[in-house]
Amino acid sequence: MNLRKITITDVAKHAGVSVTTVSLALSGKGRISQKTADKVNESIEELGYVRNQQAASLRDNISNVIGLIIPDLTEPFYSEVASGVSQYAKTQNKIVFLTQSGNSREEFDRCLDSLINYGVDGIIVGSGKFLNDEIVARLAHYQIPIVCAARACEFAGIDVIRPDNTLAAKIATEHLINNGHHQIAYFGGASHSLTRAERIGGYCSTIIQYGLPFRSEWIVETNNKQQHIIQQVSDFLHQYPKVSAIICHNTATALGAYLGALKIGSTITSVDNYSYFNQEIALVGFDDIGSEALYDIPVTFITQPAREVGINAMMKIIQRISGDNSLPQSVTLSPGFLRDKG
DNA sequence: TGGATGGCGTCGTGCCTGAA
DNA sequence: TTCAGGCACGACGCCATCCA
Repeated sequence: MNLRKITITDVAKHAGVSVTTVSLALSGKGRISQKTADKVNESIEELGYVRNQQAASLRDNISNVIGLIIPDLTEPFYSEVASGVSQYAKTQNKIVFLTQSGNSREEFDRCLDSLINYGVDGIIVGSGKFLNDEIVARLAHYQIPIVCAARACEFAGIDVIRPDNTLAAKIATEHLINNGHHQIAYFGGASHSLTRAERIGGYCSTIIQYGLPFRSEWIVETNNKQQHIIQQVSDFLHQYPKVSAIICHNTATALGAYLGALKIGSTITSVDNYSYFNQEIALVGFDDIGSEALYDIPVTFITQPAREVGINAMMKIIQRISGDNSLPQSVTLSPGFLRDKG
């Protein structure tokens, strides 16, 4: 059995025309009579010809493949970003080459090398952690544009699309204040996290703006281990019983805070139904899950525009590939809306 | 060993051919 | 003479092969 791939030459021979005529018929750009075009199409159908994308890439010097480096696909924020990237890529007939870098520089470099070697048209990175001038210069050498689609990014040498963490924290804090909360704590995240720093900035500025007392010990760093968060929250509420609301850095913290508050006998209430006299705690979290997994927990969530970050990053990279040489931009996307799950 | 060459598949451009 | 239809050729990047 002959398994040789059908090429444009085979189609041309079968149709009794030249390779160029087949090419013109395929693109619809040339001066081809309907009769000739029909003849070519019949041969294509009969032989089962499929355009060789690799050869077309070779000819056009465009692969139509966009590289995506995500730190961790199991993190809901990044899987949503990837989904947004993929969603917009589909509308532009682009393919996404997804790689996962973890938290290691070596792995990030390996992903970058793979994408460069593969000949992608552009690269979207889900974290600005490992970006530097050297990498940008290297990609510029290969004429591969790069866009950062991350929660936060300190590096300013490239286009950055990210959620407005400060505004999200401001909305969360204001929502609590407007519902009668005056003793608000912030829980979660690691001290080196830029996302956390931005959110804490929004939280602090809003507290000060409303003339409420600010206490640095009410900003608590946690890891993502449930038992650890539960213990921290229960200890904290023991120590500061007047705290009526907690802003939670992520969904894991919200869940831990919920269980921690229950542990010391507090009642968890939705923000709107808060009553100071019932030892109730209101919880507001930044939702990076976007699912209904925690629907039973009375936590108000601020939704993160992760998918929009992905879509906008893809739009930007396509602009860059098309030759947009304007200065790098930092685009912050507003958080979605307050979503009561209680 | 290293440089030159050809082949892979596709497609745009320039040019030739033939009909009206 | 004009114009539609079709053809030959070159270029793209990489790799294998050949030859000095």
